[in-house]
Amino acid sequence: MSADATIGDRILAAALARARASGYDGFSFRDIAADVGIKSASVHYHFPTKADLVAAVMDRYRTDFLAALGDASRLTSAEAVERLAGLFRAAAAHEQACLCAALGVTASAVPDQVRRSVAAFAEHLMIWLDAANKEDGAKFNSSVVLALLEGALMLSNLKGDVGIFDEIASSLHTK
Amino acid sequence: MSADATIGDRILAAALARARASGYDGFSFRDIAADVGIKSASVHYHFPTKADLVAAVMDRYRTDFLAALGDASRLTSAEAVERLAGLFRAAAAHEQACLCAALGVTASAVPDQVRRSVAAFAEHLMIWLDAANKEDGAKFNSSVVLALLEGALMLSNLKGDVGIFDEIASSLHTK
DNA sequence: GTCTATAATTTGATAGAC
DNA sequence: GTCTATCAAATTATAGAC
Repeated sequence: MSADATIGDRILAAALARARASGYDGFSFRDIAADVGIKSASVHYHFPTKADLVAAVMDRYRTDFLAALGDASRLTSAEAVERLAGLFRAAAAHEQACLCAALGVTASAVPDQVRRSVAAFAEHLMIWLDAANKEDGAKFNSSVVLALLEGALMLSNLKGDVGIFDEIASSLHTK
Repeated sequence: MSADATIGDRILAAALARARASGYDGFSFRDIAADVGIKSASVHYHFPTKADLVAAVMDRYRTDFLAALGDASRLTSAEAVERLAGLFRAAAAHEQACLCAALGVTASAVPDQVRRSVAAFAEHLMIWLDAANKEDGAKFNSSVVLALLEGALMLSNLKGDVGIFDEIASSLHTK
């Protein structure tokens, strides 16, 4: 986030950090307002409801995540897995959850708008993996890779030890 | 839960269902009270604070889960993985989250008492897996198995399709 | 042990001034 | 676009009657 990010951007960034740490019900409009340095009524001006806000956060998270992954078709299967695992490892190193997991574990309890956005993230990540997978034969199952990384990040953060993530993720090398 | 379960048992059962569906911040003492048919002040009589209640729920979840798994030393590695996967699949079939994941993704945001109880669940499950693993050589890494099942359950519930769980879990057969 | 009542705070959301 | 002010409801938790 650049220094002259718009207020909308700064709200999304604050909400992202809060939602990753605490889930859908774990933060308030006033929390976000305080983080950004405005009042909660101003947050409502940009995002009328909490469902609007969190769905927008998830949409941006997906876009940014896919941008960081880059073009899958230029990668081998092993390189794609390696790159995806790298992004998850960075989260583990900062003891941050994946937003997909933070919202996805309570999928039945969040507004439909949010649930659809979370499901789209998982869907797009598997599409990205499959795009790389086509190039050199079906070396792995994309849903298996994603499940392993989501589980590894959760357990790593729970224990507070990125070594747990590394131990689990290393199994991806010998699949 | 039997028909003549104590009030404490019924509170724990209601809180378990709520916490699995919505996470730590997604339910209230009044929700639990309404589920059980009492008043919120009575819930506080049995469990003074929310941290007390949720930690007790997690402790019982661990105990019940390990009881359902049974004696690990009588199982081969493959049988142990199969049995553990079966319990996770039952949750997926009912679109229920694992309480470990529901509370673990927000590990940094729950009271320490709760976080420790959640971490103990993961720890004991890996110990159980390792107990079976000793009998016939190190066939698998217990943290890899647990991470895969936690991720598979989350993604399966997110999509609302137990077939997702089965697809991911089938990778455990050919490890 | 369960209740009524309530305290003290927080929640998502809105009205209207500037 | 941001603010003050406010609403109606919900939150965790406690005091005290029964």
